[in-house]
Amino acid sequence: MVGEQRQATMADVAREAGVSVSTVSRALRGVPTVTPETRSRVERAARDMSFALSRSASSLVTGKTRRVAVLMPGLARAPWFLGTTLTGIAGVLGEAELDLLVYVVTNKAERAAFFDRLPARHNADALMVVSFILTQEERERLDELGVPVVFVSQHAPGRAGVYVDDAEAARKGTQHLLNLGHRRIAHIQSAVVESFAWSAHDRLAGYRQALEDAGVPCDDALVVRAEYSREGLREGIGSLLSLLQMPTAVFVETDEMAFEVLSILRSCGIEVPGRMSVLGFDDHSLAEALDLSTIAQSPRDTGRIAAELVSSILADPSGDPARQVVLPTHLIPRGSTAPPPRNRQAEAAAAGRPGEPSDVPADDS
Amino acid sequence: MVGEQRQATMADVAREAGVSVSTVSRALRGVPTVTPETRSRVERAARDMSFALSRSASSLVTGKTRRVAVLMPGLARAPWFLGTTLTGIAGVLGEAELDLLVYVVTNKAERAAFFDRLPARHNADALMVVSFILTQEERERLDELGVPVVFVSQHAPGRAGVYVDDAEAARKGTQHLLNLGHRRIAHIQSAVVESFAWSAHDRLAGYRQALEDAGVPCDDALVVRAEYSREGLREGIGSLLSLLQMPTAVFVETDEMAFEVLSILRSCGIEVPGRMSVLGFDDHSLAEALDLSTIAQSPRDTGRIAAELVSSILADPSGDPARQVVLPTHLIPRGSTAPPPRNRQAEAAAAGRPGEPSDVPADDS
DNA sequence: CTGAAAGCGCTTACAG
DNA sequence: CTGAAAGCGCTTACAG
Repeated sequence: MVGEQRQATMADVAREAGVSVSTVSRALRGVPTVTPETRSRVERAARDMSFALSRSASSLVTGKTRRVAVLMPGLARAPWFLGTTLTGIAGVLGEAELDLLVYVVTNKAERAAFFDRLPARHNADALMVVSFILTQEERERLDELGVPVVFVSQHAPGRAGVYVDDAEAARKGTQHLLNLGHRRIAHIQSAVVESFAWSAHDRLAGYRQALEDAGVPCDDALVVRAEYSREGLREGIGSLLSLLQMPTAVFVETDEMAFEVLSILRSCGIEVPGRMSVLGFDDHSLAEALDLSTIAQSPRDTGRIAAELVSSILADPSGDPARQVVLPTHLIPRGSTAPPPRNRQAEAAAAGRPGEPSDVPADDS
Repeated sequence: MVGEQRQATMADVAREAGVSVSTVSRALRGVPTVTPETRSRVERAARDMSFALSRSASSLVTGKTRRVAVLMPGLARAPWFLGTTLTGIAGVLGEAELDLLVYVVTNKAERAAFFDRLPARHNADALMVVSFILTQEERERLDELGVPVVFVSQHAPGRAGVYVDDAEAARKGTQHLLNLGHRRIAHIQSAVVESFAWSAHDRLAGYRQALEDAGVPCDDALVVRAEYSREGLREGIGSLLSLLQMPTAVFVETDEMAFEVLSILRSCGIEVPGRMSVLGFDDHSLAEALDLSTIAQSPRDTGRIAAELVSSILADPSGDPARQVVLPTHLIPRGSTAPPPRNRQAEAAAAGRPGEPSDVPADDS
């Protein structure tokens, strides 16, 4: 049986120290008007009785909870990314002695419930929204919270946020592939499930931009949406491998997906980078081990800086309510990208085929 | 500017619905004595004013917070495992409408601070401790919390917990390697940093047990502690590759470490499983892609079941305070384990060398 | 510098 | 079935 003895209250400490509860409260919070002797007497009594402040009670009067809520999609979908972000957040909040309340939402029903009940209300001094594309209504609903909201790993116009420029990062990555000499460059992104979305949209835009800038026609058949699973990716790759003109490189939305792509390509005898270059996004902790070229971002820094933003907003609510921080990304070239095989390149040049081979109707006769 | 209008209180709702606050409280909590008409009038008023209950206020009187605290090491060290566990926990708590408070502790100082201040006190109705080996004092300190503590992914004698039998799992894995014909089997575990530890101890014990049962002498030179980093593992592997009698198989404490091991071995031309079999532990989401043989456990289930245990203890505190659930593990044979190369095996048999070659003193002359 | 008193927003006996 | 009142453990003006 656990010792369920009553927790000491301020009244107990006050009695022990021979002062009033007001004085205990002031002494423990470090209010400067308290005499050093009184303070130390109170502190000793508090320690002796292993007194712990009831946050419920102080919250009730101050209106502050000293808690920050974090809303995030199921970690299962991108454990490394979200887990690392969360670690960054937790470190900073811990230092600021702010508690961390986590709301994980994995499907449409949970999502609706969250925005309907708004459980964070009265329960947190700020909300951090990680990797969530919100609808207009959802965003407005969050305003009713009456607490600052900071967007993490996403850009919400006019709202405080910390994120990377996904479009620019994807553009740089695609440019790397172009610079290597690739012209048929595919893009694999995760199919959006249950109205969740990561940075798929911006990364696709950056990819398109790079091709356009280089005067390379965008072939829609080269853009594949795959389910976030091994089988989903196998299907996606299948569609690329059955094109009339196969790509020589593929830019994958995330490293975790790219790892699967590497594995699938190799399992069917397509050498990487010999026959196909693969470029990821994230610089996942395993990217080096798998020799995956990628575009690096630091979710840990993203989380850390977002949490610092939160704690600065809390400390000084008069500041700009829509501060935005854009974090850098950079290309990390490794062994999974290389120039395209010469023969294919020559062959493509010789054939001089215009794009869109998938538009050619099949002849049944 | 965010609309900072005052949040509606029960008094506001009471006025609007033309009843007393007591009635509002009862209606909203579903106390059966309330008339259906009264209830619906109150509910409508609450909805119209988008009333949200202040948990601080109700906690203060009920003594319950409707929050569960989770203590875990930095996710950075094992993001997949801890992230997946957390997802399992979050799902169940969310359904039970319990909030999830996360305390991440990444170093000795934070650890000391956590146990010194015990911030979860007065702040949560239960504590879940994930993958943490506690000292005697720390465990006793947790008893002062006065709330149920459930240990997740670890076995604490006499305490409630959900975990796998690591020793038995490791024994099975090692037996698999023995069954393939391996006799020189190495084990790589993570060096314990800052007094954190996972299941390193039990897995090592299981490995030793299997060898002993098979009558294969345990060679301490085959047990390597490596830092949890690529460079640390490279060093650890280096020590194995420079032994007089190289191992033909290696059992690695976790899949994430095993991925690095695969990569390092291949980078130095040692084929897996041709010259070296590699066995992991976890069945990480990428293990299939990397064709890694491993011992599967389900951190998601562990988290889920632990959270169910917590919510059942909260619902009925009269139950056994030390309920334990042992979850199953199973070997998943994949392409990274195979019988040892025949020549080596024969060579070793012919030489008939006793173990401990590392004990032979170097001759300086 | 310290204390007495009011009050934060709820829940819960206690009456009626 | 509903209301008035007390009280949960703090903080904060207000006196002194």
